[in-house]
Amino acid sequence: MVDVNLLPGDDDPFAPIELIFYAFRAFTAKPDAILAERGLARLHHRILYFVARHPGRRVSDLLAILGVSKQALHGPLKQLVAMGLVEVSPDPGDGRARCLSLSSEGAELEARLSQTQRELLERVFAEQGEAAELAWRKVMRGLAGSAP
Amino acid sequence: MVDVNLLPGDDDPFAPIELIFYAFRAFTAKPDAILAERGLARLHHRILYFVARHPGRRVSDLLAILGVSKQALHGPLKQLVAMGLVEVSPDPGDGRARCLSLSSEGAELEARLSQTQRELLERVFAEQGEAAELAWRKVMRGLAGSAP
DNA sequence: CTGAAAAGTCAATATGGTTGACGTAAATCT
DNA sequence: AGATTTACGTCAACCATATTGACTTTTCAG
Repeated sequence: MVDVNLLPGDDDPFAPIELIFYAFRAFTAKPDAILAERGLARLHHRILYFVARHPGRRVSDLLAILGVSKQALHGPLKQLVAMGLVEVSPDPGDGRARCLSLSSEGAELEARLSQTQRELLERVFAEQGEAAELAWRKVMRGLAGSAP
Repeated sequence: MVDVNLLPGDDDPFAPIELIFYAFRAFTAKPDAILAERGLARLHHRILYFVARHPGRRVSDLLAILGVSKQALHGPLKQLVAMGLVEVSPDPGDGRARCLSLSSEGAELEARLSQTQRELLERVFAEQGEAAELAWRKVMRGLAGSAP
């Protein structure tokens, strides 16, 4: 657990920088732990997450959105396929392309991972109220929109 | 630049998970680029940031808050000291401990790095209003408070 | 004086990423 | 039809960053 005394207060102009760091850590901690039990890492999570949200998309789409080299993707993706979590099928329109989808076990694991994150968010949103949730989203969208 | 069409909308219950990911990326991109020019990485940034905010703290404090092994810290810290960005002085009370502080050049670099992050935040806060800023902080503190 | 603590350092190792080169199958162009 | 391009897979070399383990020096505390 983080030493709360080292967290910045509302009056601290530097605070948001630390807040983002700690929030991100808190947010990834539980899924990381679940993944680690099966020898998986954060990239596996991102693959599962992307495939869950965009079933039927191609490997190249995954590559583009993850921003890694195909060699870096290859290992983890192969692993997930070998584990039966991700399924690969040729694109009916273009035989070169491979379309990705989750098996039922893959969907189950993905749901477990995302669930822990949604629970954390829901708890905080419930504490702070719906207006805070909407404001938070707006700010986060503003930040995300200037992503490189 | 991230494909904005792949960013989630306000109606998307999964959205916050992606928002955090992209916001974090956007947030670290510029400092990372500045650091890369001098052959430095994110850990150097965290060191500079911590030392800037907690001048005079010991190496062990830095170790504890960064959550890395002392061997992992050793290289980057040594580098920063060699570059004249971080200064080391023995603790007046305990001769074993080394206290860390920034040189003026170190403070300058740290300010530049943090500045880009504050600018990004200020821009978004200015767009969304002060109420949104306060709400955002509350939510982020809620998340950060459950950090492991 | 002895033992414990703070810090520095070397070494071996693991992981996760990179780029480069190459192969294969399928689509597309001329 | 034949040539070129695209999508994907894979091997290899490499590099950065982290780990654990072991050891040393200095200094504090009993």
